[in-house]
Amino acid sequence: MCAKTLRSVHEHRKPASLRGRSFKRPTTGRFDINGDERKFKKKHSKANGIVSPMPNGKPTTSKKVNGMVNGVNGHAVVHMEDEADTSSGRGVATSSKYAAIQEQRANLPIARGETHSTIPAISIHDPSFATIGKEALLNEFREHDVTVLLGETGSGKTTQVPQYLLESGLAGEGMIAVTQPRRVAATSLAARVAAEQNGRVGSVVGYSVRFDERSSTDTRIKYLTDGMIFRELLSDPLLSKYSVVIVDEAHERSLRTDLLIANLKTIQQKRNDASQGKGKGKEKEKERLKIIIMSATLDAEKFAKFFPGSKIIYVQGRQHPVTIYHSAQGQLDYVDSAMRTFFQIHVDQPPGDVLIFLPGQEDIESLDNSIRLYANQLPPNQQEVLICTMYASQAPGQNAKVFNATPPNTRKCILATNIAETSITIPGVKYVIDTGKCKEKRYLAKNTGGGFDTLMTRDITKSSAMQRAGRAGREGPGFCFRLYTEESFKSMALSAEPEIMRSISALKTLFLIGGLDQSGEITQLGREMAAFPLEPVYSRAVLASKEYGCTNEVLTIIAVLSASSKVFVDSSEQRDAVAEARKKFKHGSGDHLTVLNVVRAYKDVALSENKSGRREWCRKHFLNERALLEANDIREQLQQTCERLGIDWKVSCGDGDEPVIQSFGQGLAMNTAFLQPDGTYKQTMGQSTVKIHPSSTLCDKKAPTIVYDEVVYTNQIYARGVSIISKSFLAGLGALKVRQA
DNA sequence: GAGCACTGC
Repeated sequence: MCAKTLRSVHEHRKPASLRGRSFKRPTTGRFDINGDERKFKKKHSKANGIVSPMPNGKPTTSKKVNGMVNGVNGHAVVHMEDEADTSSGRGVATSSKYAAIQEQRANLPIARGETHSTIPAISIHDPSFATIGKEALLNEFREHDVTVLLGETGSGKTTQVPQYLLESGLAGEGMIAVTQPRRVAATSLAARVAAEQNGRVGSVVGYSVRFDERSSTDTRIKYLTDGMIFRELLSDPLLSKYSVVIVDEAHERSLRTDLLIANLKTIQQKRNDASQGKGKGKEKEKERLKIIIMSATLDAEKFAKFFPGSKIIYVQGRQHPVTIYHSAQGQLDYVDSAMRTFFQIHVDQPPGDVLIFLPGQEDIESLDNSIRLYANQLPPNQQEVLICTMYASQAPGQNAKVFNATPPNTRKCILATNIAETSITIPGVKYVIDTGKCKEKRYLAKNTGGGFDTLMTRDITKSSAMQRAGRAGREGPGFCFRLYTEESFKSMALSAEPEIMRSISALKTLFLIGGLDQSGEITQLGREMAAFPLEPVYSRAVLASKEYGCTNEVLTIIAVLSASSKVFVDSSEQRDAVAEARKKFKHGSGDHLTVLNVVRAYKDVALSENKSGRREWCRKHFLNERALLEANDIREQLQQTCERLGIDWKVSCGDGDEPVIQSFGQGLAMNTAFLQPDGTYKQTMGQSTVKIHPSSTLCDKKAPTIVYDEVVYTNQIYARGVSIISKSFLAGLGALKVRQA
């Protein structure tokens, strides 16, 4: 019976080729899953370090990866980077605490001279590294305008290098900027470094992220998000208040980091040219700009090539050894394989939590069910299994459960998406199971039959696989089980294709909505659009709302759509209750005004209820309060932008829906479609046929003409965030269609 | 009638 139930769990999974696979229920007390297909090839059983791929494809073991074993003399491991303790930095440390912090600083690999230097364009894996210490590192910074600093997690480079530059006087009179791709990293790093400087955040060490800035005239080291430094570029194109700009996490190749690096090159040339012409000595130094690119070990030479004359320096990390196993044969059904591997660990291996990487929610739920089913049949003397799931659209409270301490005699099993790869560090993990899969959003070009975003399961990259394995070695020696062969690993791409290479399809949209003219120059409308911290299509909708007299409503809706997390929370267990709760907010015109109804209802509740009452109301209605609060912040920021541009944001259309939707139509002109006899929709500007996503309030409503926020191709091509738009509005787009042609 | 990785202003 159980086998049947399990099969049915898997039956609905894709791909279809996997259907019908069954799992034999164990007949003995011992859960023997060590069948033929489940033999792992163990690599370097006595290895002292991660098996790292060489550029030439030969795996090697790197012994020095292991900082603890090399002797940190019993000091607790201090993770100096993304997990820096935020709370410790809020106040001024006591003198004994300060002394302890300084001792920790001195013991970091970067301070102890575990750095290597090599000449540019030579592989960083070259064995002929010279070991240099802090002073030598500073000399390299002094002698080179651009330094590429490679370092593994835990090396302390992000916290220490800015302080070295400050303490040595190398930064001169100017400030040191350290850019980060994520907000939490910027704020927690500033807290940590402020504590190391025995000061408060906002004095010598500060940060700047959206909605939150802590800096003053005293501030010399500033951690900021790459988005914020772009805002600063608008008012100070040469970044003149900074003498050093450090770009951290450059290997992630985010759109903004890439653009920032490109801009920095130009800025440096301009500033260094200017400094040649005038002044001497100190004055000259003040003008010059130093750039430090910090990156994980892959991709270094690309950055070095981009900056001729730059220097590559390598810093050891502090990571415990992780033994990596590859599956002997390829696995067709990675969910099934993950389950077998989990129980193999659970039965045979010493205590320690297990982290399983899966591509998405659907697989997580499926594996959750399977493990639950079989965990109940384990003999009573076995440890309990506690399953935690973690993915972006899950309620925040549910996600937070992974941080709870594991109860006694229990093994925690965490089923997570990429969310656990970089953003979040989960304590207690000793074993990692890596399915080798992830989901990636990718723009499918028109000439290949697309013209829209796709979200597909695909193989991860080598650098992703390394990152996942590393998650097992944060607190002690760990193990990583890869559900793919070593050959598959070798054939993986080195690292993700830079975002800039797979996302930009925006030029035509900008032209269509009037942000650019025919020669590609920015228009007056485009300039106003750029003032808003929004996607251009939504900036356009705000500007249109001025004409339609509904700025108030449009700002509210856009603020919610722009929040980082979704307002509607998923719960597969309470599906009916979710549907029932959604009904209350439903607006006949579609999803945009439904969002407005949610915000209005929340505001009503906020008038009569206290904090816990509001929270309870959100929980009951399956709404994410954090998203609503963030939307409120965004709304206030948008109001300020409106005021700067002389737009009256108080103008309201009351209960009217038509003006609101038409405002969106101006921005989302590309995303309009009309009903065809077979019930699908044909795009007005594009050849594709789309369906309304089942999560939409308009699903199955057969609205004649629609406007939507986005198209995503999963199993079918779906339009999401859909509202009914008038036929006459669509007819009015005829002129745009001509422009498009 | 299906299910959605991660960021940023």
